[in-house]
Amino acid sequence: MKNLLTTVNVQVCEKLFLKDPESSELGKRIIMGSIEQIDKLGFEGYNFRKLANYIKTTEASIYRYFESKNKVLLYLTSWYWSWMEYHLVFQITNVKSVEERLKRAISLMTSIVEVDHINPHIDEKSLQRIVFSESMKAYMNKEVDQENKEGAFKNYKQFVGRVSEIIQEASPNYKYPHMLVSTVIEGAHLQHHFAKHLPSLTNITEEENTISSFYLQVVLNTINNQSEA
Amino acid sequence: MKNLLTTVNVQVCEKLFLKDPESSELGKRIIMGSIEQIDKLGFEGYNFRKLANYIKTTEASIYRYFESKNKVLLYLTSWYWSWMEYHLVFQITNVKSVEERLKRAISLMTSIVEVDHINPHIDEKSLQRIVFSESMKAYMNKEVDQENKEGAFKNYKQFVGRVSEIIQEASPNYKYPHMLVSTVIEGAHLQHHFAKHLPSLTNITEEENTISSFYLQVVLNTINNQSEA
DNA sequence: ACAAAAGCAATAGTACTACTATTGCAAATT
DNA sequence: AATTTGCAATAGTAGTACTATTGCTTTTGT
Repeated sequence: MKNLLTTVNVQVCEKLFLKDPESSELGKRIIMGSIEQIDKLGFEGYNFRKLANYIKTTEASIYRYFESKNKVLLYLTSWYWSWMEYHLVFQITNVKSVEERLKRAISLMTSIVEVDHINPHIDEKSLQRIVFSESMKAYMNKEVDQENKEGAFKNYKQFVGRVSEIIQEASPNYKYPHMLVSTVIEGAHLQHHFAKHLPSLTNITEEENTISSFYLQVVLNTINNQSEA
Repeated sequence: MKNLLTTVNVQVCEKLFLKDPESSELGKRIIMGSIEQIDKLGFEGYNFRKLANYIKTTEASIYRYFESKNKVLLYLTSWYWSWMEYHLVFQITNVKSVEERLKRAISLMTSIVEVDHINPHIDEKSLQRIVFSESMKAYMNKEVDQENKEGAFKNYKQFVGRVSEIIQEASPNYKYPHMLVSTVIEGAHLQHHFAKHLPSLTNITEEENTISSFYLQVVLNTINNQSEA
């Protein structure tokens, strides 16, 4: 397993881009600039003209790398989930207690990330804000089936699958591990958003990590006590 | 309470429209046509030109009623939550057992609606599909604070508040009722979407009401067993 | 070493979407 | 009967997503 850690790297499906943005300077500027602009303007406010101006290139050059701005969002979210899986594997390796592994996974899914600079052109905190606020737009649309065929959600599904395995190990009879994991992930994203903009839909208190505590309690009680279904 | 039932009607904040669509034939056609078009084309594919053509009027006439297509979405979701509150009140009135009231509320939040035609120009099943798939786009954007000030989410917050009160009654010490309710609502919407398009993120089985059973179990175990937080 | 080929970004566009300014007509009011 | 008010229709503009073509630079084969 340890060997994996050094070799596993962030891998994004090739169908999401026309030319790999990791393969050139301009490509990296497109990624870095897109993260900054989407974070600042929102996905609706972000477009290739503003981006081109921002990173001092042209729209047409950007279209050499990405077919559309939607593909950029899919690329960024895939990158995020690949990076998250890397962290998950790293954090649970050599931890024998399944409860502890589960707690770490929930914490990872529900907390604000710590920055590490695996790739210097990616600001992980900005990227996480984008995933929290914009990623659902990547699959809540009429193109979802086509995008799914092209592997756009492979990394996300793989991450959900890994956490589901931990749940299955912790509670072998539990019937809905994938539903529980996707509920926690998307719920946590939403709660972070509500905490900022619609606080009456949450119960955020003074204490740190309210969201993590909440979901930790939800998961542990749900899988350990299936009598009331 | 019974008296409320006959008088409470679907009430949408006046700031969401320029002219009340209930006040004229054209207004009702705008609502009916918007529901059909958004359901069919998705919110991105929906626009006022197609709508105008569809309901045999002009774009400019539609702009007399709604400032933008975003406001139409806000209007429709507000209408939905107002209508849902009406149903909630109706279903829990005179039910003494708090467990039973909570079960009915969870069922209401997580199931496909039964059609009733309170307003003949609104197809509730289509509207629910829209709320499931598109409503999050109404608050996951940079205008959320402004829209919130204008009361765009009042009906939603009020519905969440009502269900939270039931939870508080069922479990007076539980600390996160609003988080739990918004998690269930948005989670259920997402699971319905995943069931259709990304089934590997769910565990939908042959049995009916998997989603309702799942969230019922989550809620009951979470509020009755707070030891593990 | 040098010509051919391939890959790159820049320019200049098109098609379409969201939204607005203005006008003419009809109903209501005085 | 004249004036006001409210309605929808016409004809636009600004801005967004995306494309076709060109010219320059780097790589490749002999």
